[in-house]
Amino acid sequence: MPELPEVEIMCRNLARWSLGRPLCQVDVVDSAVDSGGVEEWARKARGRTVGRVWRRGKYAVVELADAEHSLVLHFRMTGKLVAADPERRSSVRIILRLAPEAGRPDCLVFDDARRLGNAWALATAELQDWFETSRKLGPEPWPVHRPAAFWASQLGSIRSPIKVALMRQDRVAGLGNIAASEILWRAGVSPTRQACSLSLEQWDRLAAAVPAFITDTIEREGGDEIAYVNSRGASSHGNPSPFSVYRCDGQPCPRCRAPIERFKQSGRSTFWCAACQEG
DNA sequence: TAACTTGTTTAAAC
DNA sequence: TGTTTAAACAAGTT
Repeated sequence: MPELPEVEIMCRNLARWSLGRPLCQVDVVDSAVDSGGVEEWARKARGRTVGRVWRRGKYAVVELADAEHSLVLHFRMTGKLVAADPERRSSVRIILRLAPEAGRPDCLVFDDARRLGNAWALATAELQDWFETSRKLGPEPWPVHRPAAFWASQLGSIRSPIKVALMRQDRVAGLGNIAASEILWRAGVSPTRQACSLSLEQWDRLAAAVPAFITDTIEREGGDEIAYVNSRGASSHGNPSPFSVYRCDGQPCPRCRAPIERFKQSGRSTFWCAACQEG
């Protein structure tokens, strides 16, 4: 499930693989991925050089050095951007073919098993406004450090549980269901607490937990292909779960050994330790 | 087979 | 009006 850390990794990989290289062809294999302008952009992209690659919330942006429009990707549940042979992938949606270069892959694939992801081609100059106005994204929680006052200001008026508030993309962009549970566990705050009821000390711990979680996750999952968690809670590379509470229900809390519990909030699974996350 | 998975959008409720 | 919740949706896995 690509949340902020995974999208950050994909952007870094994409830059590492493609920055400064001309595109020799772009194939929109599945036209349903196109939420606006992508097929036309693909026709014009031939010969253009990949410029800046950056992230906003859970979106990835690919700029071209000498084109007015950029490619914007959203991965939803199963989307990912990988360096791979498209023939060996079962659910290819877009292929970026680069001019061959020694030491770097020629093919970058937007692979998306459940085909829920989206792509847009948009004027680069209007992207910031598009994210803010059209996609209604709040400010970034990372890498700039956000103090307790920021969190209190963005979320402190919300009456929903803090777990639900953390996932509000219009208040803070990029945190999803996994991040929300993990951050609250690190901060020692109960997911059931109303966001508007948190103490200054709790906002402070939350402010510290967010960059800690994001940085740790990027370090742990960084690599050529994102080590997505599968349904068993173990990563796709066969490693044990990289998370402290997410999908760890029934297992002992890494901090206090009490069993991790699971329940639903707004239709989403929440994982937490009732013993050491204060209500 | 039905339940579960996610972020987003839309509709309904508060 | 603004806020919050619920349902629907995509489609594949368990």
